Amino acid sequence: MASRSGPTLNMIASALDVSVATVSNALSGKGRLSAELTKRIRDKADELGYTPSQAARALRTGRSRVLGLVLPDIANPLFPQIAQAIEYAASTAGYGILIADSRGSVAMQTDAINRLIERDVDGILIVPRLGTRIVDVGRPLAVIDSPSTPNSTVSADHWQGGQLVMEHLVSLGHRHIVLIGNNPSSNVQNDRIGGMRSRLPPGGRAQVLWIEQHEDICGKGAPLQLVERVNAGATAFAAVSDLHALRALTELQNAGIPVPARVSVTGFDDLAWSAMITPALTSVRMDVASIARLAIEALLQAIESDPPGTTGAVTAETSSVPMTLVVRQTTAPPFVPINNQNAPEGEPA
Amino acid sequence: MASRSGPTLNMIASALDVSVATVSNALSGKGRLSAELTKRIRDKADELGYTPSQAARALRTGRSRVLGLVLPDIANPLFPQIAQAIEYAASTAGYGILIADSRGSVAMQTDAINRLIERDVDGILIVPRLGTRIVDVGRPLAVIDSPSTPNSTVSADHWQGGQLVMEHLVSLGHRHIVLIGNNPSSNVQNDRIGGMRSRLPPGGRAQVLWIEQHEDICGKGAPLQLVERVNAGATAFAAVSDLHALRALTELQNAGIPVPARVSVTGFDDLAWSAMITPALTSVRMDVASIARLAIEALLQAIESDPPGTTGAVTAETSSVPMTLVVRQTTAPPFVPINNQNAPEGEPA
DNA sequence: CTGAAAGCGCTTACAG
DNA sequence: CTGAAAGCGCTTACAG
Repeated sequence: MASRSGPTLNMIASALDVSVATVSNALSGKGRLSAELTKRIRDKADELGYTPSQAARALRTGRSRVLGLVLPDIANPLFPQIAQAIEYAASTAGYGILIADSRGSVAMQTDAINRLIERDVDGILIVPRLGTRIVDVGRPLAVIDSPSTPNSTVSADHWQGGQLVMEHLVSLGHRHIVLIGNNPSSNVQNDRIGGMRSRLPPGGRAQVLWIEQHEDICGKGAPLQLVERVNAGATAFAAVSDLHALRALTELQNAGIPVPARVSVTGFDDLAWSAMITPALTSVRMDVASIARLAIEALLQAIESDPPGTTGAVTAETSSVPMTLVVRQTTAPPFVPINNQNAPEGEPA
Repeated sequence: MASRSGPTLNMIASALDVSVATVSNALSGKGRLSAELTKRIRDKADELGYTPSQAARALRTGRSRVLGLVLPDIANPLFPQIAQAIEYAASTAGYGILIADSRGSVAMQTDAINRLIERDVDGILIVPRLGTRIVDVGRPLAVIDSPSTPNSTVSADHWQGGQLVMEHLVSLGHRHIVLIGNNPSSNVQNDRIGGMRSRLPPGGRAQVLWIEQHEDICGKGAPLQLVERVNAGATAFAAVSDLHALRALTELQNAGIPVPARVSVTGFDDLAWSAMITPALTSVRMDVASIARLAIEALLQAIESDPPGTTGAVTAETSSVPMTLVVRQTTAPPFVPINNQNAPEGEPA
């Protein structure tokens, strides 16, 4: 009953009058066969367009060669980048990616994980919901978040990214900077803000403006009252995300404050539209390809070292990947006494 | 070798001294067993935390209960919404979603499809790349694009969405409108533009501004020269995507043209940040949940009617789902003689 | 109403 | 160097 569409090992075997075991070995390169037979078998397999049955292989080996990817509220526009990079890294390694969305709540995150496990994934990649600590899912696990997250496996070095931003703003001459975030309990945001602060020169001011706290990253709502900040002397707005930067930018422009002539705006994550708007946003990019590759590597290692059927341990080593600054606004603050427009080295105070 | 982590039918069977066949029947409700035995078996299964082996089931039945989702260049921010809705609809129906990204080229789209087929997906959902016509992938297929796309299965009614936008602008008193798109060969964009045009009253002007054509939806590049259009009398900019609307909005603001006091800007797709910027964007939303549900339904029907192993036919019936207008800018054009601010019914010309 | 048996397609010791 | 055989966990006729 219920036969497959494609040819099977059996069909190759009988076409060549050899055993299935021999065909299997030839294709996998495991038993040592004569080079001649191996070639004949491989040619026949190609000719027939043989594809191994994942189901049979999985049943036999106890491994599905499928990984689960659990993402938090998908409203976060970073999702596509990560999903794309993970899918690429996984398929390069011969694995498929089953997605599961944990939108809404921590409970749904648990559901998502369970759904994946029921589908026999070999391991799970997760970008955890805020404040969640994923401990043991009974399967090898890789956590992608921030270096500050307990048992994180891989992440961007958000702190260092923050340093890049502040160094850049300071080199332009900015000394009074408003940092914008929306969630004081997000490790990612705190790392970015911490990094920025750590590079503020003596005498500089950097106050954090926490916009209203929403579960999802894009809080709608009351204006941020940025004009007051400008009047108070702020010359730069450094947001922890391009989303917040966009919100700040449009609000400033709407209030008639020219950007970047009067104030600069920077963000994080270099989202799809960041280069496209006017003015384009200076931003900091994570190396999603490397993060994905490292996450997959760590996960596969955990999978391959644990015998199937074992309750896999959480992978232990944490690595953090440097971020890159993408400069698109290079205007110096207008009222700081500096000599030239382009990034003076000195400290004009 | 390579046993599973969880309990098997066999373990339940021997714990209860019945046969595996009986356990299988009890759990699936297929053979008719005594209510009493059925209950005992189910309780035992729950107690042991039984999860069926997908691999074994797939091998036996010839169905993996996994669907593939192929997405075009993921730079399109609509992706998360769709992926989320599809994943939800699929998991409700007991299916998993394996993702494959066709970023870059048509060749990669083919690769993506092949990767999914090699993983034995039961069917494929695809948002095709521009200009691609997916004909036969040897597996049931559902195409999500525009009603104008040949063999589309489900899509939003982009034409009707365009009508909503134009009706709204016209009701506010706008008569000179610039339509913004970036790809004249996109069915989606053409439908939206066609719909908008179809509702332009006699005497109204609606010229299309095609911004430079990129594979990906967010073309960076030269300014759009919108100020000239404003000087020429345009009072509204209606883009085929929030992305283009954002680009227009920031460019106008940057040029010192107040939005929406002087001109209005509308988009499409109601992206995450559309409500958050200043001013918020009037937009048109697709009902992704319904689209996903219909796509999954059509696909599952095709899967269930074709015996496994058959080259599944492309599903035939096309349905299109109405879009919804989300009004966020209600300012009438300043120099059109109208009586009140809020959407006069007459035609002030 | 319940069970014995075959078989889905593969891989892996093991024997020849 | 190659093959016969067992078995992964399930489902489905079929027999009792």
